Amino acid sequence: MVNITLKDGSVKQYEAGTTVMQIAEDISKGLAKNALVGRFNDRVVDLSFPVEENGTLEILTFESEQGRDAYRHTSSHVLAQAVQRLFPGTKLAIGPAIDDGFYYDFDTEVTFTPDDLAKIEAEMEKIIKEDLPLVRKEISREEAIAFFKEKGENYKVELIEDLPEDAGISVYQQGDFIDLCAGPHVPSTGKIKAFKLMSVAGAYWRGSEKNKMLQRIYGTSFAKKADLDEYLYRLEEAKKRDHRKLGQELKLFAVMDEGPGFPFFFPKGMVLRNELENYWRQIHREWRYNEIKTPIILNQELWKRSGHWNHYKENMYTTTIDEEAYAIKPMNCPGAILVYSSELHSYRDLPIRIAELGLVHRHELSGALHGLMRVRSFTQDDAHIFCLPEQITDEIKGVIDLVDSVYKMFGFPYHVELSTKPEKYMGSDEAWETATSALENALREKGMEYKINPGDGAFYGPKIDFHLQDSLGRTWQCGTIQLDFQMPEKFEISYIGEDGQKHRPVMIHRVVFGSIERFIGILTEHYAGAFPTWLAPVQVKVIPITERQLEYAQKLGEELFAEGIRVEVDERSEKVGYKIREAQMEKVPYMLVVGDKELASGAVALRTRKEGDRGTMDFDEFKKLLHEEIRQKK
RNA sequence: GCUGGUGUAGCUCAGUGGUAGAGCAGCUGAUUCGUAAUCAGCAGGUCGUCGGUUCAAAUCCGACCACCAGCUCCA
Repeated sequence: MVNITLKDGSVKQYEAGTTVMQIAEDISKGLAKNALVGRFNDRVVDLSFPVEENGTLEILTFESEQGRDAYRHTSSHVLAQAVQRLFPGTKLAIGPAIDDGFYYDFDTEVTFTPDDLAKIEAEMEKIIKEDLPLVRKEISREEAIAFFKEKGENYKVELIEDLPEDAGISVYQQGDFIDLCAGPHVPSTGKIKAFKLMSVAGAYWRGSEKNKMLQRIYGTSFAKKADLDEYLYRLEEAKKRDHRKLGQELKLFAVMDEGPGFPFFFPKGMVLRNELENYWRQIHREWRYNEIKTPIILNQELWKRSGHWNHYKENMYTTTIDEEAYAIKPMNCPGAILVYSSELHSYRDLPIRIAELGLVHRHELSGALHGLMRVRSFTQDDAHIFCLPEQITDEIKGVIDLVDSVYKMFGFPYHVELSTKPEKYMGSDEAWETATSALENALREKGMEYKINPGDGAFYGPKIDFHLQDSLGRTWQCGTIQLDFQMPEKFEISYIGEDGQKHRPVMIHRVVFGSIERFIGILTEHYAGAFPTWLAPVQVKVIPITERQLEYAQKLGEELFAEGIRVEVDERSEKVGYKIREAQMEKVPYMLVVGDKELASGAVALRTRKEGDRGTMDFDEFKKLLHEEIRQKK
């Protein structure tokens, strides 16, 4: 007999060899029905797993992450089986569960069309109806290699060959379909209740563009049809928040054919930019930064010296001036360094924090462009901190606080990554190690949670990245803090120490918004275009009911305008409903409806974007509320 | 850059080889109205670009450009 501790803390006795499924049935019928996999002593296992020793057991359903993963992983096997039935000879690569579903990568001469997806879905339905049990088998390495070689599954063979020597190898079989897989899986294909194939796309084998491009089919699956429908509905809703769509509808910004990746900002989009920049200048003043502006075009020699020419040339635009080679800046750091070295510095002056809203240009691959999120010219809200080695941690912690306070104000959820040494890098391994652990220490001292992003650092140093989410949950790097020992060396910058000798300062590159463009993209999706009043391109719309109140409406408008409010008066001879509908669709936070009553009493009828009709209010009182809300950036 | 898809009026979209369409927006006129669309009329398109097939191309073929999804890459 073995003692099994259940999730609620109770301990039950079972005969050794009792399966997880049997225990689930013993606990409750309902649980057994919803059970997908189990967690036995922190290991996620199949329901057919026999319990041979004492331990804790949790039955996992679709409600848990591991349950969902197993469910979707099984879904991907069903997909693979369907594809191989319909397109014999298709080779299988990998097919994992992902955040919102699953995918499988295939290698075949056939190009999958959207029609094929429908056929594959139909075949998957059949496989689900057949309710084939998934059977796990552990086999030896040699057996596995021989088996998959025999089937011509060379990707699987490659995967097995790359597994560590001591790794156990398992396969899962459902009907005549056998796939290399660590598992776990749900007990049978009939467990899949609701699924949908979403799209087909290319994906390089093992993520390297040097390898063959495979065809990846994306899908998702849910425990209930209603949940799938809800997921699809939410996707549709999220698409309405797409900043590219809202940017056009609200006349904020656009990217045009004439300049792929070079965004245009319209008057209303410029209001957002300018307000953000005002805010940015205010907080940078508070955090003791000085602002500079450096040129967009600088001599190529500078870029050779900085190492950009060596490491970043493919991304740089170049030009010739008076037969001399110049480059358009892809980063602001060399310019900032020139400013730093334009005078002598004492150790007493450090840290020196110089900020720059710097317009940079980078040649990004055409396929990578994406609205404002990924462009070829953008304004970094950059700053370079020159400091003593012993000031590094405090400076980094300061930047973390600054970034955190800004993201919190907007209510952005974010996550942090520590990006380490890339393949192409500058400087010594020791310097990289020192820099990386300095960043790590700062994060630890701040008690920040972070994940390591290996090999994703800048060529001159490791970095802390702050990632924000767009409406579809895709994450974009915005803030970043990069520690750099290389540029100071390259440019031989210095400060005069207590000893009267020259010493090398450390340089920290950092951005808070990241790029103004990307940040506006995120902001637009986050607020679904309904910007808080301090950012709203139009803050107040005055709506006279008839021409009789036009003069009064204009007077109110003038008064608000004089106080710095962004106000529009809707003078058209339309019905109130029409004007309100339009103001509402433009997402104007406040509407002042004025008719004969308001004209007589000198008041306004207030309507808010969020709450609708709020009744009459004294005009001065409204102005007070409005100014206060703008001041507080609520 | 790669794989697949898409490209028709300012916007959203219909139109599969035979004279380019709708709704919204725009303009003109009427309407003066109390919280999400008043009515009527008018105007608007080298069908992404270039080339080919055909008596005839938005429609078929090719190249290129741009966009969308994903991969790769990055703020």
